[in-house]
Amino acid sequence: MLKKNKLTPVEWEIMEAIWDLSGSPSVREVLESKFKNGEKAYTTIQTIMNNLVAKSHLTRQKIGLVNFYTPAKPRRSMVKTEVEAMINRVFRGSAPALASHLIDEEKLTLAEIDDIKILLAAKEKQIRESQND
Amino acid sequence: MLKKNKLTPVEWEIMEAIWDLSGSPSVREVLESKFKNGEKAYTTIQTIMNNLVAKSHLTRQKIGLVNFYTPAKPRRSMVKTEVEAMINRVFRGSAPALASHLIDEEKLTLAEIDDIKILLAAKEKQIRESQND
DNA sequence: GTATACTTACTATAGATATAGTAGCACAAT
DNA sequence: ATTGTGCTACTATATCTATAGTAAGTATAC
Repeated sequence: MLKKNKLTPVEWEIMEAIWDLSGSPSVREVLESKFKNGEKAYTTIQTIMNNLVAKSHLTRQKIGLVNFYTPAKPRRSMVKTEVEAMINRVFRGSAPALASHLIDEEKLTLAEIDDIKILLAAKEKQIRESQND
Repeated sequence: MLKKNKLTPVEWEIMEAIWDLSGSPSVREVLESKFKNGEKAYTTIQTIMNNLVAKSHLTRQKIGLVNFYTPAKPRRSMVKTEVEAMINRVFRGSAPALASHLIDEEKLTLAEIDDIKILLAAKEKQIRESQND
């Protein structure tokens, strides 16, 4: 009985494949899309996907012989959970601490900085407007 | 033989305690500082710390009877590794993608946005200056 | 209509994680 | 010197992770 609901690295890999296929793929479709060259065995993918069902990250529907798997939540929402787990674990719960780390420690180009400034300005505007309601 | 060098959640907890104590604490000192109320057994902490030695995240020096543990790397540097692992796993290697997620999805106050803008401006200046050399 | 191919469900295993117990030694206190 | 306390080293165990094999069933192709 699996109880943890955090995704492991391999599970992320599989979930990414499924999100990319953007429907309800079968084991075979996941295999073909990301592991064409036998990086993993069919049954390995199958086991991981069934574990993901057990952890409620996928739902499964059998049509004829074949199981089709649907993500329980959109990627965006799982990413949020993941980022927040990291913020809690590593930045003592502070999102700005992570932001500041990114700016200090990770390589950013001037163009990327500009992009971020635009996003920040938009966010700021949005906050101000919602406060005026 | 432990071979992975990524920190598990519990290992992070212990490392945080050690960094906070900012010297070379013993098992007892870690226990007293973060697990006063018996959340974990003495020998559990001890095992985890010895695993961290095996993974080369701590070094260990025996003085008299007692082992003292020193972080192999500063917190800042381990955080960087961790953040980059997450960027690779979840944001396909793009730091700006994480930045943009933070701005879109995590709650930021106007004051925090201002702080980030100041950091960005400083970073921008620093990049421009290093380009002029 | 039997061999082939594909799928599922179940089982297996090596390694990692989280947690802690026990044996034995050294020191301090009587 | 015996007793208790604290520390280390070693061992133990349940659970999880990553990977994959096998048995058995359905469908397909001659």
